[in-house]
Amino acid sequence: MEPEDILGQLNEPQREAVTSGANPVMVLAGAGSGKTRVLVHRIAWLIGVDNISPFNVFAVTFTNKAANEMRERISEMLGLETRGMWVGTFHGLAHKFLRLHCKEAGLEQGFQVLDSGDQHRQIKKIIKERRLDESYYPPKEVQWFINSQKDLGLRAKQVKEDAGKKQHIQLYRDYEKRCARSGLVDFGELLLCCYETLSKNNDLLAHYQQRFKNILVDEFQDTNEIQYQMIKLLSGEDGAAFVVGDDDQSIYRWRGANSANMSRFQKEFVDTRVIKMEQNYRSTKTILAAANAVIANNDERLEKTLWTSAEEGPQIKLVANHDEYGEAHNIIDTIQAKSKSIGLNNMAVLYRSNAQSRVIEEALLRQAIPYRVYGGFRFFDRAEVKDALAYLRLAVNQNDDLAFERASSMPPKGLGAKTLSDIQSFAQTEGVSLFVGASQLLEHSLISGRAKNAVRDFVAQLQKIKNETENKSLKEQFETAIHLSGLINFLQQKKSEQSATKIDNVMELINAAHGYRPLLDEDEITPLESFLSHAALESGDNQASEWQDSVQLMTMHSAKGLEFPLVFIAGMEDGLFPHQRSQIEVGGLEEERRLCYVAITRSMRELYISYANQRLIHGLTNYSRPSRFLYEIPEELIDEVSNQGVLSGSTKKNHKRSSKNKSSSLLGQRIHHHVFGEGVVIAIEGDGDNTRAQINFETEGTKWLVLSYTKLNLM
DNA sequence: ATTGTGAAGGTTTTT
DNA sequence: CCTTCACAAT
Repeated sequence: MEPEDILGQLNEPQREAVTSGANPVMVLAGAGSGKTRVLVHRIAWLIGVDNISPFNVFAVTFTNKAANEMRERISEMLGLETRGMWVGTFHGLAHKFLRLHCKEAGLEQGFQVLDSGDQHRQIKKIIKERRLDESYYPPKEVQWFINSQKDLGLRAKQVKEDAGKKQHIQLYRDYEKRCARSGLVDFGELLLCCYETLSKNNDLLAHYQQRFKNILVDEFQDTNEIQYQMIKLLSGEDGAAFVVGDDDQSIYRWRGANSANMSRFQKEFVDTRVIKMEQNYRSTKTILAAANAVIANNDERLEKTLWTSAEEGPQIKLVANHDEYGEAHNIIDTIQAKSKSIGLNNMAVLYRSNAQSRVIEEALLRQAIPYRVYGGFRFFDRAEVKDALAYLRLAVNQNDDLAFERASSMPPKGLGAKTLSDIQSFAQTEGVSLFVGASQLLEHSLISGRAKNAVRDFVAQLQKIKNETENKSLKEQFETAIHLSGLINFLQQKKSEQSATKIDNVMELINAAHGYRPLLDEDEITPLESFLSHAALESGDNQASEWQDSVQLMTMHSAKGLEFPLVFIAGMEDGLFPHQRSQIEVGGLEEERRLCYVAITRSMRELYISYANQRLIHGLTNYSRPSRFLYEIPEELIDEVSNQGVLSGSTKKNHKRSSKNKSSSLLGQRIHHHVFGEGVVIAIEGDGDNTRAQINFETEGTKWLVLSYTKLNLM
């Protein structure tokens, strides 16, 4: 490949980044400045011009969608020259590593990846076993605790003992033990275990440091502690990593992401070359001006000014609606009006939370407009799909306790809660898995009567599934296991409408298996193992029509890295966006503002923003004001129209605009405060009956208690 | 042992 | 609003 083929369409800073030598490089790149492009072109440069083997390239990013796109674009440029290259998400690559080195990592061959639902169930059970009160130790909170410790790279024994944390740490310890015994690995564990294995094993580390001389990281602002450490470890002494990021687009703080990693990189990697890419090639002047104005309200940003030479473009349309149905109709009307000229594929509807998609989907369905939802309800999270997968997981690894438990009760086979708990306590005292425990119980005739028959049949059934799925194609394995599980028979007998859908879903699973192709260089593990891991790591695209012209629906989070000529941002209301919860988290509002920045900058040309005066949330009517972020957009960029809704007034000259609306101001909500001794209490009026929250913190001798209370309901 | 009922509780974003 | 859970009835 000729240098000009690669550099042809690039601007100066982009070229500089693509061709830079082996020094550590940090590209500070604004939205739409060609971040991913630079990354892909750099890989092409390394391989095509510098003659580096794909074998030496390690390219990592954050979400599956971004990773897929990167992979696609690389092979578009390089064709088949990508063999041996590691491209994927942090979790995906860590998983790959652990499959290759499960022995060194102390994991069993057929270890399974735990998704967050599984993890939640597991933790819940452990809390029960400890006889702790779930209302005092909510599983969600414990789960959050464990995950954030893992994100920080801390094992239970490494967590600093803190008076309030004792029980949590104990639960973490229990959970670790349980996962180890059952061969289960959660998301955080993938990273942590990978990191530990590398740092404990010098030969292995040396090998990979030698191999991955070229490490590239996209969306670097979203790395968390353990990910940062992993990059640092892998890049070794010379630390020649190439990272790309934009601190203004850091939106995963709640998951441990720390955008300070960007400034940290400059310090800790010797002689880091910083390249700024500030020209935006994506959006019109209007869009960019709006985005810049919003993000300007955040403090502590890295120095960077985004500009464009593009045309002014149309104003941003702001639509006031009465309720969410009106909003959906309005969006669909616009979609229909524009579908001919723009094309459905080029339009995206973005929203803050997945639940918002329902109303919009219904409206699209009614008008028979094809659409595609990303994320949200996960195919692999459905109960019947998990049931079916449990049998396949057991075919791979009979010690998978979670799967054992699931399979034992579905379909019902006379093995109920009582018998299961007998097996569990036996297995626990013996320190073995449920499957082994059940087999031993049988062997030593420790159970009798009906239970004995049920357990014997079940163990035999699992053995049979294991035997009969050996050496078969993936599709046959699925057919066999599902057939032998008796799930379909059971569902057929029920003959309800729901069970018909469930059967469809299970059948769809077989189709998915049939169409499944493991990634090129994944031949080190069996296709079945690969499929099962992907089921946990990816949301599962159940919507077949990937190439059909269709409107794209997704959360603002999933939209990061994508661009569309026409973008709708729906549900622009205080409480929804910025989300209520963000208002009581320190720094929460700033993160929401970055998310808003991300959302606006997805648009290349046309942007429709809408809000509703009222909206049904969890069955209750919620009244809300237009999002405060709207008032941060210069009014001349906005054209506000009403669709039977009350206008925000953000374009009216006389309206008092809160343009200096900083994160501390809570629009219209009553705030009370009281100072006493060394403390301050601040009470904020909530606007729903479930707004109850409080935070404590200390600043230089002053204790703060901020709490929200419920407005009296006089209706 | 399984199934059905009603009450209670939890609601952001993703790997 | 939807899911999960506890308990009663089969």
